[in-house]
Amino acid sequence: MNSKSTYKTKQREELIGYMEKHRGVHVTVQEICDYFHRKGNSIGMTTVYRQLERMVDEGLVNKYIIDANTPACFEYIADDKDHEEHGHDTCFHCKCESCGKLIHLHCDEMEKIKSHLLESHEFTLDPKRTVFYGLCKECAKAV
Amino acid sequence: MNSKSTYKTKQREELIGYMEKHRGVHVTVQEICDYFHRKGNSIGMTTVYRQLERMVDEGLVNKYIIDANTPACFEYIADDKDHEEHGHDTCFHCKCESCGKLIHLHCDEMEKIKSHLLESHEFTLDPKRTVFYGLCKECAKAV
DNA sequence: TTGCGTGCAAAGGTTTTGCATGGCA
DNA sequence: TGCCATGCAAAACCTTTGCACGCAA
Repeated sequence: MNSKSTYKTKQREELIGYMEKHRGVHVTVQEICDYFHRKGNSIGMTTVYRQLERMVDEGLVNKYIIDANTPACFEYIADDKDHEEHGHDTCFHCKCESCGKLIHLHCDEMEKIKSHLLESHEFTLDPKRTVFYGLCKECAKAV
Repeated sequence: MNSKSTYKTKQREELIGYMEKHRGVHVTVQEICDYFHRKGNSIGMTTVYRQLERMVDEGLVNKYIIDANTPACFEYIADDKDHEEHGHDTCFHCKCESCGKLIHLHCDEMEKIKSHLLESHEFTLDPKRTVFYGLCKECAKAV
């Protein structure tokens, strides 16, 4: 999206490498830092936050905001075959109100919802920011 | 929903009164506390959080989570004429990420989404607690 | 009297900022 | 060299928890 001029630093390169390798997976800043710490070449959490924010602006990465005390998760989406085939709008999240579990789903239905909202309600849906609340399979049974 | 036995305390009564009076408006915990502080009868922030959480469980109030560093906002929904006329599963909200406007919608599509999530993903959607994020008509034009 | 509600203070969690240092171009 | 990136520490922010006290039933 925005074309901020950026340097190619070691951290940025490794971060992009990590995100590419974890395509389709939702990772948190903490998980990223832990990984590089175990590998021996640590990256500061601040840097990860700032680089990911930049990548979101650049359209390389999606950010999912869950909750106040739940870490946001990030997903690499650039040059994604699934995303290209179906568009970027097939991914969405369901959060269980009971057990707190977050469920990641890919489904073409989300595109239908988006189309419907646009055509019938003139609202441009941003699926990556939208979380469906309800009950997961297990908790629904328990009730 | 849940039938937690609760006491009728002064704080709870006043809080419910405040929420009823602000039907259709989205208020934050801070705003509520400030209001009562100005009025002279302060209510602790902790109490407001806990009572609102309870009201959400009871289905009296909706909670909207916006962002990590943005306070959640709450809305009174009990005995809502709109909700009664259309049933509880056709009502949903869209929030504009740009101007912050909240749009109330009634549409049978929400019931289809609910059915789809249940049948295809075994997730029991709670439409009352779900907010669609995106861009309203005006802000979409501006971009 | 019993047990839940209240509210202060403190902690818990994520995210951002200040600032000195380091590295890219 | 000039400027941006880095990363530590600390702050900022919302929210939750511990605990003693108070109040409803």
